Amino acid sequence: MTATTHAGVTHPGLGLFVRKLERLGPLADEDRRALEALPLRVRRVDADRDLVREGDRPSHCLLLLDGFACRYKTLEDGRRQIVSFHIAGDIMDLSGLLLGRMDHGIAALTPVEVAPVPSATVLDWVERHPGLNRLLWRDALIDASIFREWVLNVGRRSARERVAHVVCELVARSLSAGLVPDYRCELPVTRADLADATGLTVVHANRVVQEMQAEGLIEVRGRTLAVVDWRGLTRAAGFDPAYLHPFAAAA
Amino acid sequence: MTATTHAGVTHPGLGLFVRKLERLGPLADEDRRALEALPLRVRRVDADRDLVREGDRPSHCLLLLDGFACRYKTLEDGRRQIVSFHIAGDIMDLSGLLLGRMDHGIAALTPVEVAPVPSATVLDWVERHPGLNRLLWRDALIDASIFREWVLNVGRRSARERVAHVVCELVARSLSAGLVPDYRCELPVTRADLADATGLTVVHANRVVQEMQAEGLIEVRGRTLAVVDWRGLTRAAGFDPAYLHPFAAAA
DNA sequence: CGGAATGTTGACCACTGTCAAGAGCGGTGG
DNA sequence: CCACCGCTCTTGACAGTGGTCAACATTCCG
Repeated sequence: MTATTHAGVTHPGLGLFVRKLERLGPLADEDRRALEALPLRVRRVDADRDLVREGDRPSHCLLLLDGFACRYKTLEDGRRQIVSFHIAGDIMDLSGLLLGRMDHGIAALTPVEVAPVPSATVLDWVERHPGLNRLLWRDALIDASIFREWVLNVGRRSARERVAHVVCELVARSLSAGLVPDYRCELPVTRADLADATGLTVVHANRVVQEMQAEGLIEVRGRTLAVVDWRGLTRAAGFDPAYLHPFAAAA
Repeated sequence: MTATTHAGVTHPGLGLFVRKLERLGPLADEDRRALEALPLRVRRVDADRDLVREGDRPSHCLLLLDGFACRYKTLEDGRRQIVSFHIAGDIMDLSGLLLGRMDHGIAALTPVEVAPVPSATVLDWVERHPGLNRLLWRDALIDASIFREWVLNVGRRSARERVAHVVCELVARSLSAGLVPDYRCELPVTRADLADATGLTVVHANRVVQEMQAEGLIEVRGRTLAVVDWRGLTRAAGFDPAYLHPFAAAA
């Protein structure tokens, strides 16, 4: 099974999205109702499949209801770079919608549930709901801030710092979204994902992971990574969550 | 002289900004008037000075009227990464405005002229001018697209490709903004800037520049770089302007 | 004219990539 | 339930791109 569609009434993922926006500023009742009125058509997709392909001209954007996804870009010869991770509650391709053409692909890292949000709905949010417009602006600008941090990460940090930083970000975001109970959570990233996110090779990404495991910072569990020593990890990464903006809790 | 302020009526830089937005979609007369009504207070700043500092809580955002600027981030120990370049006609820190806190700095690469746009004005554009809102959304999303390309650039391209790519982008953007007559234009980037934009050291960035000059792709002229062989340069970079979105002319 | 910042070059080094082989794991079918 | 197959992960040996250090040449300005 690659993708099933079934009519849904409401989905906890929608609540995550609403709460995410609420963390960015006050949400009027009327605006909340507009969001909750969204008719959810849930699509399930297996891990490692594309949700959207580079070059697509999407007619809707995707709300990630459950699971993990990433955006990536590739070069002619196959070199691949993950440019961001996404967790439940994220909307993922406003850009494709307003710019017409996807300049990157989106792939599922785990089995995911996504809901397509029609173009018209997004435009309605942005043009007829100033409150939502404002919150979506903030969301998009935070997205951009994260990209900037990634440019820094990949451009100026060592392999070790990069890996640690990517892990820290994912944990901090999951935590602030309320998706996990504490820092000792599991992350569904393979070595290959880690390599593509950090601009390293799989082999070297793995060396770093082994080393950090030996030091007791993280623990490898199959396709999964768990944080063991959060403080140590943030120190190894030079992680400062300020770039995530919504007063990201961390310590 | 570090920064002078003088009341201006109108400035060609404002026209560049308006034309930039027009390239992103139709601009209603009323919206154009709203833009042109902007009371310009021009501020001149020398090369290599900060326009905005990381951590600032800006009360206005900056319209770059003339010259070149960049946004950058730094690590504790001083490692520095340029995350984008800006040319006349760009607005540069919507993010600081809507998010409250600058997660990056902005510096002048050449002597520049900037105009502070008050927070209230930007909010007016975004909340009371749906047409402008739409165009500014596109502009912000293109910004984000460029960041993604930079993550790819720094993460997966070789030193040579990176340098070439950064140069190609700057030329393509200058050209599409009508700032330069053709591809054989001058770019005001020092080796240090190039290094910080590509995640290389000054020494290695310089090696690459020398090599590309020897091959007749570019020409070094003091603090300045000029493109000699555009096609060759785009080939060396693997440059595809699709990520710049507004049907960026190139060939 | 002089001093400082920037650019240039060379020698050497190391972080990360490449290649390759083997181990572990999970899924599938007999 | 077991055997097999394919993927991902691991590890080691070796290579190379790009970093470091250091000296010297320029250019830019005051």
